[in-house]
Amino acid sequence: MSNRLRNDKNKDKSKVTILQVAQDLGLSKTTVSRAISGKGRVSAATREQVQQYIEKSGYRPNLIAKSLAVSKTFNIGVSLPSDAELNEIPFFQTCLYGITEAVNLRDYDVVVSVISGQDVTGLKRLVLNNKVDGFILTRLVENDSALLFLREMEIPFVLIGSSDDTSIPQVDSDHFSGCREITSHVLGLGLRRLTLLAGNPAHQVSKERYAGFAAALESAGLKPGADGVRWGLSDAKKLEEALPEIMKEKPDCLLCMDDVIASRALTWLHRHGYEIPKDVKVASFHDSAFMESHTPPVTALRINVTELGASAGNALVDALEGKELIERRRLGYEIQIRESTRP
Amino acid sequence: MSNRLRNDKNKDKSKVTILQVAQDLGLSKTTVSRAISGKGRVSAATREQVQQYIEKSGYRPNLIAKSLAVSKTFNIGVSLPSDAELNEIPFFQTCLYGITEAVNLRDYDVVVSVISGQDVTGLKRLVLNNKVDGFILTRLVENDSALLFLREMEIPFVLIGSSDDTSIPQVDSDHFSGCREITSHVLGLGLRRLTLLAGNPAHQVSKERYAGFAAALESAGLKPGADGVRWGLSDAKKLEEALPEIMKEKPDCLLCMDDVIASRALTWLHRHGYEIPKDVKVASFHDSAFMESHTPPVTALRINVTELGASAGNALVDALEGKELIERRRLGYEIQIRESTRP
DNA sequence: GTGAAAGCGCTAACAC
DNA sequence: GTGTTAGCGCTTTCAC
Repeated sequence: MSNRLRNDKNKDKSKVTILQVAQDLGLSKTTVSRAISGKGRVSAATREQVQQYIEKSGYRPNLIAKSLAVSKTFNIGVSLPSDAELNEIPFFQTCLYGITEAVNLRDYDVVVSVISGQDVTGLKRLVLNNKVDGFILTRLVENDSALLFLREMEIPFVLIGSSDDTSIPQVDSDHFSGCREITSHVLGLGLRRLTLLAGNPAHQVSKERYAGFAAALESAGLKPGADGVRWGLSDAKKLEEALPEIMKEKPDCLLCMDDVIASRALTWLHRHGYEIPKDVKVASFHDSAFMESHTPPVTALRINVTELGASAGNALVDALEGKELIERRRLGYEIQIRESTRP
Repeated sequence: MSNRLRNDKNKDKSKVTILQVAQDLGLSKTTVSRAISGKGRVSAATREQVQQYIEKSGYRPNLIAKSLAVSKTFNIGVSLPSDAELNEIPFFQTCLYGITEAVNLRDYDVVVSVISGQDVTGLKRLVLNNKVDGFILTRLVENDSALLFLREMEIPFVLIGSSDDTSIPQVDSDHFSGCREITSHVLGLGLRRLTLLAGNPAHQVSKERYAGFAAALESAGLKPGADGVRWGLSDAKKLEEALPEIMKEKPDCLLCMDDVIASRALTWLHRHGYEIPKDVKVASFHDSAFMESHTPPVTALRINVTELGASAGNALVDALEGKELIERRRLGYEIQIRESTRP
């Protein structure tokens, strides 16, 4: 019971422990613990008594001690890509915000881990040091080392984004439906000669977006002509080269697979004297602040990234609390119709 | 020594503890602990022996146990503003990245805390639950609750950004010098009729930027005329209203206090038929991807935000390791001269 | 319904 | 230079 040389500088904020509470109340640590956690049988009176004491003493259980006792940290890890380009888009930041808000509500905290390319040492340190109970991956690359490692260590995780591998718990927005709908919208405007400026066909999200685009054409009785889709245009140079040929064909509408492609295409069109929407309509499969503030504002698909993060966070915490891990969850979207597709 | 019902599902990954190591080596926990931490006297031979064992056994000390024993978490908290507008700028994300990279190198991890306005319950939970050893604030508001709380709890922290209160440990880029230099640059181009589109005069950063602007004018023998500076233009409407009057005066160059103002001003100018840099030059006191990708690209002040974060992270860890807390640190910048100020 | 006591895995004061 | 031992503050088994 003697405590060493700890009490020599007991401030007002002197550590009050569960033992302290127990003694003051004439109870045992066990009972107090049960009264707090709600596990085990405690008489209503006792429980009430403990609650009261806690209220006014401002006692807070030491989470580290609890962690040690139950082997849980109440922290979840979130990966953050370090790529320069991704650094500039607010997607991850917004995600992080959504995740944090959601898990905080359930008494978990978020610790971040930067992943540079396939270098996942940060993530490994986090799990090897027992700093987190689970993980949220914010994107997946081919043969993802982070994924492999988490699986091997049997750490629960969920992916924000899509994967063909449905054994990966994932949450993403419904790209397929969204892109189908926005494509249908421009078709509904009477536009027929559509060109899709597409990105990397290897990306899962590209596949889904393309599928939505194709589905819309099909249900309108059209087919994406061989030249209706131009892949590999995430590269600025490729885009620059492709645009002259594309415009030579006099398309009615340019559909851009993401906002980066859209923003570059718009710059090019502007420089080359094309007026939007007069000369050509433009729409993007991914909205961002840039799409809205552009002149003219661009029709685009808006997804609620905060919600995406929150959903992933809740799914993970569910899993950590013993519920079955989700398999796949698709979130909604909204079409922002703006001036760039005005008839 | 008997362990309860833990070993019943001992996988290959069975928990190896320091006791395990000690026994296997015929040493005591203490000695092993010392050999690992390097504290206290251990013979070179013993140290070597322990190192070897650790290498091949893959033993990793349990950080939670250490945390409990030494009352340190090896985590630092980072605040993240939740404002929608700030959500769209990559500043915080890049900061976070810089902080994380830096502190990871020193075996600390980063826990994020969302701050909505003056609601700092997230931050409070973090420190009350002993989840972090220190904090990094990524901005300061008037009478900042987070700051007040951290001070009261005597939690070490550092601010990314500036404050007049030099008792606040802070790291920021040198706005004064940067703005003075970029202003001098445009003056050197022979431009004389400058107008500064300024933001909120209450913000510390605005004051510093203005001071740099004014200093440049002064050393060129000029004075910012009463109408040379227009405050309060962070508000989109205010800007919209002010611009016509401003342009009536036929300024040579518009200096924008940040990239949001710059981007809005550019949109307006474009809409109203002004050509840049022919009709008017434009420069921004804050660079961003938008400034570079704009047509034409905009001259701006570039600061290394990653470095800002890293510097703050290191300063905080220094403090946590017992070094004196820094007082104030100013980082460099770079002027990006682009087409918008081409003579 | 309540309590005693044994952990969780590590550090550090103290003795040898 | 090394070992003994008593914590760190909580949970949980087992007995009453």
